[in-house]
Amino acid sequence: MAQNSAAWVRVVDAIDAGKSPVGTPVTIKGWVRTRRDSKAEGGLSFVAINDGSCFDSVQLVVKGDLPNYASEVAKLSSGCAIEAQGVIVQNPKGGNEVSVELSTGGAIRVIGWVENPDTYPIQPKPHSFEYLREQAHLRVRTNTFGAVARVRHCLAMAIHRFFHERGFYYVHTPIITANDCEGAGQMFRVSTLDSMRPLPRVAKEAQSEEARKHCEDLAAKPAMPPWTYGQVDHTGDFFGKEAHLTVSGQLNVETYCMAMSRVYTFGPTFRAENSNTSRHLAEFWMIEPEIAFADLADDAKLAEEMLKYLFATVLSERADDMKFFSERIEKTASERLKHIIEKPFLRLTYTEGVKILEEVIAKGQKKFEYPVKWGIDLQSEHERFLTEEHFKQPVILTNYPKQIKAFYMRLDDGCEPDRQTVSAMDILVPGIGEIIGGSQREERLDKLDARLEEMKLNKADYWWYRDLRRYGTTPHAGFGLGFERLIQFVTGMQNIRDVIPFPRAPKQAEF
RNA sequence: UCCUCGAUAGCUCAAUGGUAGAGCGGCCCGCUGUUAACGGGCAGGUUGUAGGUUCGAGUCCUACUCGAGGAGCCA
Repeated sequence: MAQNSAAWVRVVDAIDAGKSPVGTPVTIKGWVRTRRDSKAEGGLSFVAINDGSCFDSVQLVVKGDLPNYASEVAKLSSGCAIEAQGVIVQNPKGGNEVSVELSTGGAIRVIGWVENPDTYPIQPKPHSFEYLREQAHLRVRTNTFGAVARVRHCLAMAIHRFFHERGFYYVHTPIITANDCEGAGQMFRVSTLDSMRPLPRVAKEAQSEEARKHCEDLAAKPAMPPWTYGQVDHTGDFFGKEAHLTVSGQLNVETYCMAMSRVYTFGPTFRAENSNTSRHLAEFWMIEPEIAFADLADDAKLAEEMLKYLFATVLSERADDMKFFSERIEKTASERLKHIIEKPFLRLTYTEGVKILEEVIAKGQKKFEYPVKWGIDLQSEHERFLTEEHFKQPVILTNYPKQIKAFYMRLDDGCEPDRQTVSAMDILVPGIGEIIGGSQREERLDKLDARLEEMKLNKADYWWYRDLRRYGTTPHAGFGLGFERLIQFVTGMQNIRDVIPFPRAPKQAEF
């Protein structure tokens, strides 16, 4: 058999009896997971090799008659990159499992050795996620992170497919923004000014009152050199004004929605908040669809259909990885997704949610650290109670008080004067809390302007956003889905830093 | 940023203020068509950093750095 010309097959195809029946000559390339030796039959080694194409590794059965058996095969350790040529065989005891047998005529070639097996960071034993986070360049070689990477890919593809099949257009909204109007949240500055030299300062009389006060406070500190005084002049900066990394593509994607009807963005988003939690990143990916001629109910329906589509896809396409997550990470991972797909999401207004919380508190069934009162935002503990304990399923909370929501959310019609609400929704899921936040947008210019004024925002800064309401405005709605939170929910991974290849968080940008 | 806890061998963790240990991993030997392999042996340490208390500090005190869980902010 001309094994030297055997086709290179990925492990996923090598272990698939339909594609590689017993007797098929194959070439396998990948990285060694484990090696076990036997002295039987004059030397025999079992080498598990993985190439990331699926969860499972394929076992090479390497016989002692290979010319480099003693010199190389017997010295293989975890992490070595190798190429092997052999024939698919049935495992004697292994049920449906197959191996690739390498004996006379077969070959094994070491492509890359591990220079010191004792200090190779990924040892064939359980490692803590905290430790692996410090080895982010190597951690994808483990079962868990390989599985996360494949699920992440599967979900990303499924998101594009879901929207594409429904006539949505994928819009690339900008990463850099010079709008100072994307809403609350600390932003990262983008600048070409030379921070090693004194930065240019604007004239004192040209400074805003807020900036002047801030600078005076700074200059009052004893160690402050005088040239640091005053507001920075960005007219000489790359964009001629202050620029930042985007915190949301929503405002931009609304413009495309007002011409293409159904659009979505899927891209990186940045928050400079000093958040140190298992649910926050400084750089994360967000999916933001926007639909025209639509209201909040349409928005909620879209979000529910999307989540169910994604869960069904990952269960069928990544059954191998989901089996692993259910066995080793979160016992209910697969069952929970199946359960969610079958039942309609519960819809509940904020007002009804508050009522339920007040009732359980009054009956003494549940104690919370923070008080519940109509008009104040729900705390994590309240949201978690509703979705995890009270309903035990995903909940869509809608129609929040306007004072706790963003300016662009549509004011509900027919509210009591002291209980005005907006057409906002949060989708809460067990274990994660808020996974989606969305709203119907305010399409009426007079109402939008009134909100801008109420929130002391500068109308001029929003000139192009307001233009959308002046030229052919329509009801429209959209939401934001945190991609990493979605992956957390699907896999059961506890920390968001373990579902993105190279997490960015305060004091964390090593890789 | 706030609260709580933590940092000791390659990894996970022990060690009353008094000579730093174990398991796993690594290497060597034995056994075995093995698959979380098994049995025996060997190597491996400036106890996160900088100070302080003490005859003596892994242990007590102070500051800092980094990490974890929770909170806030949110996706």
